[in-house]
Amino acid sequence: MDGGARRRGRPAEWTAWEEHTLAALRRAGLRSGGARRAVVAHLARQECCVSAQEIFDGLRADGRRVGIASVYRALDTLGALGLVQRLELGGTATRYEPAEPSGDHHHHLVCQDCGEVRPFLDLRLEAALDGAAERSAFSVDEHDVVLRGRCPACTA
Amino acid sequence: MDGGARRRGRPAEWTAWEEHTLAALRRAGLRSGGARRAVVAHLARQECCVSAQEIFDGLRADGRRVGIASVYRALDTLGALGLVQRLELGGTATRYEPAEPSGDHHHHLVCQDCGEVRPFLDLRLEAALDGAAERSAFSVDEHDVVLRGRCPACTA
DNA sequence: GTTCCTGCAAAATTTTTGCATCAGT
DNA sequence: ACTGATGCAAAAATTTTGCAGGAAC
Repeated sequence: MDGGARRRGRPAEWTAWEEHTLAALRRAGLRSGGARRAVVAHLARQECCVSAQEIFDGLRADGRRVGIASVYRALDTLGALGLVQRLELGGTATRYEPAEPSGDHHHHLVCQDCGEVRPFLDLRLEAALDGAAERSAFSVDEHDVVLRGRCPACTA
Repeated sequence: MDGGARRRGRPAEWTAWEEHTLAALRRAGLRSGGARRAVVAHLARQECCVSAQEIFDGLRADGRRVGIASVYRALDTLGALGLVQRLELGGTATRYEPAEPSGDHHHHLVCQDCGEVRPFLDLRLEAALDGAAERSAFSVDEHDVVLRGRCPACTA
């Protein structure tokens, strides 16, 4: 779904992510020809998270002949380099989204009725997460938060 | 992986959960013979979350002849009644743990090296989560938090 | 006795791996 | 050219479904 045309977001940052990502790949000595580049370009166009299958379908719809295995491999590589974030939102499949290097950090609201996923940002929550990380015995370098409930449309 | 049986916990509350759960099942008009009861008993013995496969293996190891389908069905039923919580911690499989009716609400630290999962509790974090839920457009009734990093052993 | 539950087996999904071929550097 | 990336197909892993027999009430 989505035709890509929902342009409420911040294309500038998204494009910045794409450039940053391609540069990081090159720096890591990885080639970014065909599939990998296509996955990066597709992720850069998304507003929020997508599943591997959605990326695959999207690329096919664009006429790009990729294998789903390449999509998974690209996501794996990007994840290992910290360029994409894996999300387990409770649906059937894992979802992925660009990891912003420059603090466009956000979390997710998931509607239990219609499955809609909406990103949100909350500074007080970030502060509390940092505090909890600090007080824990672990050395924490990532966190995920998922709030589940009903979206405005489904509440009505 | 994990080899399981860390026994630091609070058996009293866990047993309370088992009784509460069996009572709730009966109240819902559900029979709790063989498999379902065995799954409840096994969950009650765990300190933290386990996967369906781990429950299955554990029951088999105890000589109980269950089918894995019954494990999934039991977990599904218990989840629908709010008696267990589903967790997506980023591993390969979904994990499940008893949902405490009386506020033993906690979140999880996951070690990215050894895979250890440790529960933690943080009241300031809970308050921040409630605040974020309040300010969101959704009507939120659940939340999950996962902090990822390195456990003390793996940091050394 | 009726109804729901269970175990087994098979199907459906999601993700990974093997391999010959192709493309980027 | 060399090396790694890709597409396809098959395999592996996880979860769901169908069904006949069995157990709970």
